Amino acid sequence: MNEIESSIPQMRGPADHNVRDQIVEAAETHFSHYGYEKTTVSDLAKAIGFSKAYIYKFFDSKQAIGEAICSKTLSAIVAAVEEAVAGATTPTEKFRRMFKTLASTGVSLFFNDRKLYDIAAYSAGEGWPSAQAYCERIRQILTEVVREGRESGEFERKTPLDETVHVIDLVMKPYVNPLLLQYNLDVAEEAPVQLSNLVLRSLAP
Amino acid sequence: MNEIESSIPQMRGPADHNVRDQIVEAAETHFSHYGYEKTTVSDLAKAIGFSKAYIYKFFDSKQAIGEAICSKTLSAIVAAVEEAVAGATTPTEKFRRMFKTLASTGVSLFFNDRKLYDIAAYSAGEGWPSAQAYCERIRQILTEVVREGRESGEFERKTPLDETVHVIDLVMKPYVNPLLLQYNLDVAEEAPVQLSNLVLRSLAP
DNA sequence: CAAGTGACCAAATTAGATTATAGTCACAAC
DNA sequence: GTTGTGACTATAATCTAATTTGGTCACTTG
Repeated sequence: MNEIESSIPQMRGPADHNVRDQIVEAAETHFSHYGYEKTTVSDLAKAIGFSKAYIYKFFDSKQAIGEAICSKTLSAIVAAVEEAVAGATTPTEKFRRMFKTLASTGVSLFFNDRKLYDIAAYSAGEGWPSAQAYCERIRQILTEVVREGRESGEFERKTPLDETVHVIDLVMKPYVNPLLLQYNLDVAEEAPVQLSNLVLRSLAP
Repeated sequence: MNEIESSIPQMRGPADHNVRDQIVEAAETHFSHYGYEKTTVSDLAKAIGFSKAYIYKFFDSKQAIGEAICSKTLSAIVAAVEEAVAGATTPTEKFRRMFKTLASTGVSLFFNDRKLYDIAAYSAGEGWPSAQAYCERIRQILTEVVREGRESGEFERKTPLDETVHVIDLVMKPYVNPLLLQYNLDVAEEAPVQLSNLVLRSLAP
């Protein structure tokens, strides 16, 4: 399970420090139990047996801790997607699984870890780096799948790659972005299948 | 400009009554100036020179008035779409204009009549009949365009009509539904063009 | 110098008391 | 029967004071 340590969200002190990990760990359990807003920085401090002030030696703000947790949460989705893509042989199948996994993992997060989902949705709404990095990573994976499909002759090559990826990104957006996904829960299981068909038809050479 | 008098949202008294129209008129100006929440039923009563109680002879609730205004607002979008579709010759062009008009009218509502937009968004979020009827009407128009395209041989005919319409509906949803549109404002002008291309490619016979 | 904290402040949040509002009803005027 | 209302209630919105909370900093301790 690889983290999104991307873009180094505001943090202080040594990057690898036992206490930093303790904070993140405590934050993960507290946030998922009581939610981001209901847990105070003092709660986290108490949980690891330090003073509140010490927390701020490692994180710039409470939001920075939130972003760290958000990154962890979203990187779990990314990991699931990467696994799904790796488990498929053809680019067509990779795309199908990518889209389906993306949506179903998101839905599952919504129902099984609502509090963490809410952080992700808020993060996406506020344009936090953690959410941006996530979207960017999804786009990278998509780009790789499309490129592979082009190279294997499965997908058309006339349209510029960026353009193709961008429009597919638009199609997937309502199921990728946690802020939007919550409004599409009713179709989130079936839509990826149908939309994959549509996209793949448009991708035919 | 044809109203969506559909599904008869909760109302009382004679359907066509001068006072009813006065209420709707007052509500339209008040809601668009001060917003739905900030205007009270008493405000509307005062505006038309009757008592608050009399309002309830014509509408079941404040929400019913809100739905009436929402229907009017959304039917303006429908009218714009119908006009755009009527102004095009080929089904392909009809679809392009339909999608583009839908999005740009919605965006324009957001920026020029924010208070009314908010009612529409709220309506969509709560699943009010006014918003449902709107979505249903859009789907009808889309169905007609697709059917015409199939009959003229411009679009493929293998896939069941319902299925095709449903998946295109999914693609347009983020720009049709006011609740979702507000999160897609940044791409709402360009996306319809690109997504139309994608949809039309997938619709090729 | 590295690890750690209590005391402090401004801004946000809560809780509780108060007011405003949606909605009803019995009743009057015509 | 139709048109219309003032008086009423329960609930939701709003205001205010008191409390919490995010965040900083000077200061120990080893």
